[in-house]
Amino acid sequence: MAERRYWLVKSEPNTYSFSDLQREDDRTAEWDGVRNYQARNTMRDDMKDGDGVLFYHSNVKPMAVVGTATVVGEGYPDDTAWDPSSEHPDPKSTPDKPIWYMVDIKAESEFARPVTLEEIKQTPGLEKMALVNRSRLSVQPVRPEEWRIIVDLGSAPE
DNA sequence: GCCAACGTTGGC
DNA sequence: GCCAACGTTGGC
Repeated sequence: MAERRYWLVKSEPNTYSFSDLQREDDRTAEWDGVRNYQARNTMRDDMKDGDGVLFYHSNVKPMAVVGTATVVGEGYPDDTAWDPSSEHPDPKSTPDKPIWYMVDIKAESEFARPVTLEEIKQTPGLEKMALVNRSRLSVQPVRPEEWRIIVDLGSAPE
């Protein structure tokens, strides 16, 4: 059994929120529609069954990590790419030669309180996070110690 | 709503 | 293969 790794995914809650994920059948959804190569590589190659995922709400107040999720299975082709009616169609991607990949994620637990971007920026040990430095990457790695700090903050009543 | 940062596209 | 133009993300 490989060592458990950790990730962070971003979503605009107006489009898809952590509550939406919690309401899914089996609290699980396909993380589709990602059209960035680095994020694609992460989902295709690196995310493994059972890995931990921080769920971040972008573009809203408060911008914050709001809960945790778990990777279910491994990366597989994003079939919304060749669906012309999907949100992010890409005619260059086909079932024979898929370009884009996705994973399934399952809602784990909602934080007792959101861990805001502002707080993350101020917390020692989190200054190297991609969330702070590479703000546009929508699927990104999280170091084990960063995971621990954020989950602790989210669990604490304050 | 603005706009800086940054990833992608396409002409050369 | 460079790089200017373009489009998108996402914090403010």
